[in-house]
Amino acid sequence: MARTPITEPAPEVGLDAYRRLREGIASGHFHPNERLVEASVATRLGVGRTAVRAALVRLDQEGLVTLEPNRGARVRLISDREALEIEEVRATLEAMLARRAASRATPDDLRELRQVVVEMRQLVEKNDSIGYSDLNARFHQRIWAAADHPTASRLVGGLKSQSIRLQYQTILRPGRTERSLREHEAIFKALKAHDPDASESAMREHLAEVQETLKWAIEGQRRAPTWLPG
Amino acid sequence: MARTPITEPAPEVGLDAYRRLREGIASGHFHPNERLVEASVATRLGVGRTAVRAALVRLDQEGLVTLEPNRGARVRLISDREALEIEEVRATLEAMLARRAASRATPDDLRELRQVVVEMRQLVEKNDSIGYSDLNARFHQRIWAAADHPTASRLVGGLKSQSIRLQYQTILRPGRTERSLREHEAIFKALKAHDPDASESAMREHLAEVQETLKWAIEGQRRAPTWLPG
DNA sequence: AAGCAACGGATTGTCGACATTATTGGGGAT
DNA sequence: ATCCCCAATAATGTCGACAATCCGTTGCTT
Repeated sequence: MARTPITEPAPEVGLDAYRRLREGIASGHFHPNERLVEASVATRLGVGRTAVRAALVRLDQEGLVTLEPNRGARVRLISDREALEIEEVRATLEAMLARRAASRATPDDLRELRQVVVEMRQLVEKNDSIGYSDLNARFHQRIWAAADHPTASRLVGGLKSQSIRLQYQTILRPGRTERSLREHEAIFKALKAHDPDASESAMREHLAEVQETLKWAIEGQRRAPTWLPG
Repeated sequence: MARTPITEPAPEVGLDAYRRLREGIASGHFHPNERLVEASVATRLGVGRTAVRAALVRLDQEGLVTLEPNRGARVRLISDREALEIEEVRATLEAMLARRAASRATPDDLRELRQVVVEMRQLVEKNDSIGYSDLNARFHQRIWAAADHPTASRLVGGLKSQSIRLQYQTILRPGRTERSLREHEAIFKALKAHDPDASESAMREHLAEVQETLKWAIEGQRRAPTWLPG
């Protein structure tokens, strides 16, 4: 049976504006709570206001911006509580995906995952947290692909894009990357053994750690808040 | 702490058209694969084409409609496989919500749930499957509310709207309602005892049964297909 | 000085017109 | 009879203009 390709969240019409605006938000180019004036965004992106409107509606439905009648769009600010909720849901779904992936992972999947782990180890030795973060995303995405479950993958992908802003702060915890590496190794080992129970619980433990780190980061920023430009 | 209200999927701008079109699709007024011509829908709903476009973009992002460039919108046909995937994700998330609800359910929540179960029992005796289905929705929604987890509730709600078309066929299985009633009673009992493990596993078992019934229904319609106009 | 009302700029919401693109149907050539 | 090309039609995509709304400001009143 051919593996179903991971479907994008079906952006077909306002495609260009949608993608670029989304990227701009995810990359932090637009700050949380920043107003997104249709005309400005349109000229900046070099498209018409119509396309921007369509993109904003999409992003609103997706949860990356809030759209209020007659009051325009703002980059949505994810509250601390919501960030934790997102991480919790992500953990639940990814645990399910890991279980499925255990029985379905192809040799190609395992090869790729091993490769990612190897590279991770190198980056940890070099203290390259940014690169590690990229590999982390690749690792998880490969598991989604192996699980062959487009519906769950789509949902998890959407959640990830919402919480991406906080992602960077969680790496800064001392000793986090080393620990994270060990967790990824454990997940890989369980997948390689095609052991559903072990894979699910390894993933669950990993994401529980991520949740803990996120709580730590939130506490930290509460003590030393970086003020938002108004 | 005040319980967070269950947020709608944030329809603020194309609100009226979006809701009515959504309702029309969910209620089966528009059939799967049916083309949704903007002008026709606009006149039928008594709104402008602009509002319809916004609504279609929303529904596309939500998964109820597919939108292809220059080729318009169609009511999205959920494949059998996808229906099962949706049910699987729903089971995962609702199990998580049930666990949370176990420790957070207020006396009000429990009173309402008991009331629903009582009414369910009466309807089963009267063989009122339609009414039972409504109560079923009420039961689950009350658990989502008790879990106080807006993020997960929103996702589950979105999934439900996608698979609503198949909902009706699953009730028709002989003896299903009686069994379903017992499962709901088990869930209620576990919640009342504030037992997270028992609540989660009761919910998990219940939804595993629903999945089985769905498979049965799919097999059934494969043997006696109702042909789609179009 | 404080409160209030009207005003003006800025931005969103909506409509109509037109360009662009798919689709359908017919006619002619092989 | 079949295939291919081209016109006709229908529907979507985009733009511009105008109306409706919001928000900050100014000036008046008490």
